[in-house]
Amino acid sequence: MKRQSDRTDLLRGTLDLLILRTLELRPLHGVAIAERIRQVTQGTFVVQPGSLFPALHRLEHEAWIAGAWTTNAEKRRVKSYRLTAAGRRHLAVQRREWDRIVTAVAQVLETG
Amino acid sequence: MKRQSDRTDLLRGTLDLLILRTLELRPLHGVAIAERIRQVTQGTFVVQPGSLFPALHRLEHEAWIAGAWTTNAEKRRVKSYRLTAAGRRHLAVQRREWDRIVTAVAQVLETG
DNA sequence: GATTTCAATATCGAATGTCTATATACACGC
DNA sequence: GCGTGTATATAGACATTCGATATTGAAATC
Repeated sequence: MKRQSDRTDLLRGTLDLLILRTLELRPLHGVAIAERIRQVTQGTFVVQPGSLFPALHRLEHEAWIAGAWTTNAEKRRVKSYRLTAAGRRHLAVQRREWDRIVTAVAQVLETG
Repeated sequence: MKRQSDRTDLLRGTLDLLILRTLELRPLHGVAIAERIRQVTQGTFVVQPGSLFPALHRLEHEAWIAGAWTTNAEKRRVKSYRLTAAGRRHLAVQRREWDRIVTAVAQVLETG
């Protein structure tokens, strides 16, 4: 994942969370997932193909998402991913974990 | 950095931010920095030596912190680190970046 | 029906950061 | 001087992300 106009990698590992959450709303194919993340974050997160596809394969391998070849509106061959039941449970775990992290960082930033 | 009872690395790269912020309050030596982070986050962040020292060297190399050998209360030889002026500026940047990330993730998690 | 075009998917190598585990340095008590 | 305990340091392994490039397949054009 890449963040607009920044290179110092303050963040890593949230990509899975973002993808799972995006698929929770509705099934999408790879490029559409990245596009939606870019739009929703107003360009803060720009997921590169080199990050996106390895992540999708990883999540599929963990059986948190399931991919199926289909065609999009333009009749192009795309691999549509949907969240599995296990993925939904994992998303809940990741959400809690993220909240925990944000809280902990806030404690460090604000305590003193 | 390691998070209590979790292995899935939802986060990476915030260690610098946490260290800089901790040193903003007052100079501390390595182990004391880790100890304070552990306490303030109530055990959520446990910084291992193998993460801590490479991070300190990295930050020192960037001239964001400056280390000086001294002795602690128990007369032990410790390397005390303080935040430099450049480090203070960098901390401000990192803080804004962190806020930006938290906002962006929240947008993904809550938009739908 | 061959070729071009284009978006979607896929892969590769490099760089980085963190982990576990182990090693070194030094002060103190004995 | 030898063990003990704490602080600092290092080594090797591993995972994730990036930039760049390759592959695939359908449609369009000729």
